[in-house]
Amino acid sequence: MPELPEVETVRLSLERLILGLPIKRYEVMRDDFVQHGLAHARALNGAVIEKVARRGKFIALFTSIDMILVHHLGMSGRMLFVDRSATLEPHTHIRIRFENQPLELRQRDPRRFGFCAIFTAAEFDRYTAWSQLGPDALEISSKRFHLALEGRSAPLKSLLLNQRIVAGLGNIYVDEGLFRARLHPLSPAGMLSYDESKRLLRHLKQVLRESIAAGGSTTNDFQRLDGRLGEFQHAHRVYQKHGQPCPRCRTSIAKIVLGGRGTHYCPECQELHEE
DNA sequence: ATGATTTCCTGTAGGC
DNA sequence: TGCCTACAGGAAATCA
Repeated sequence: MPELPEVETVRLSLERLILGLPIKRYEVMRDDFVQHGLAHARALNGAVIEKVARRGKFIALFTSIDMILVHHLGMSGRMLFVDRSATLEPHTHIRIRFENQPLELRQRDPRRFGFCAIFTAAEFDRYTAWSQLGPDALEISSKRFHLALEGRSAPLKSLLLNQRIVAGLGNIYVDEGLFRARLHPLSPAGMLSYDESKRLLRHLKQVLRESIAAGGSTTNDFQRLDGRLGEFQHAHRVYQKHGQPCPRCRTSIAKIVLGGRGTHYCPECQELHEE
């Protein structure tokens, strides 16, 4: 499940591989995978990729014409940069071919929770999924972070997963960050002191940075553009480690369901804030 | 406005 | 061993 570190891993590769390349053909293999702007696809010929941006888990490719490409990897999404003649794997929904370039960019997504979208600049300005995103988890200040949690009664984990509060965190890194900060996922978010929210943000940013350095986590599907897997799954301390001993105190890691998400934590190290 | 719940989708882990 | 069910979850929609 691509979260901020996996998406950033993809962004870094895209920047290295397709920046400056003119699009030769934007091929849609499955129309309903295009969330917006299907009709713009043909207008992309000749557009040069000028900027590869990321906000939260969204990637935006800004081009030399009045067109912006948005990609989201959802749960099982993968971007691959492979030879045009390479076997077309199942669930490949988008192929982007470039001028004078034997490799093409493909987006695969068996579960189709991901999508792509094509916007003019004016349309992009009205794209609320992007504009209403909170600050990126790596960028947000501790002051603003604390303000976002203040007065909220929802479980800490639920707010951290809310992309309008802070963008980029998903199930893996919320569980890992809460464990490192020794905070309970069910604690009401508003009960954190400033010191606690500062500590939490510091650990969240730290685990995100470590994962980016490791090329992200491959739990099921994630691949890098060249097909390599991420390495950070080996450094997970609680995510999907239920029943195993806590690396800090040896207590058995617990698993509960919170908002439909598997939630892993140490019942000993991560104390619940009482009302 | 907030918080909780449901929906989408398919590969596969795990149980019998 | 092999089949079948249940589970995995990001984000938008829906409901209280």
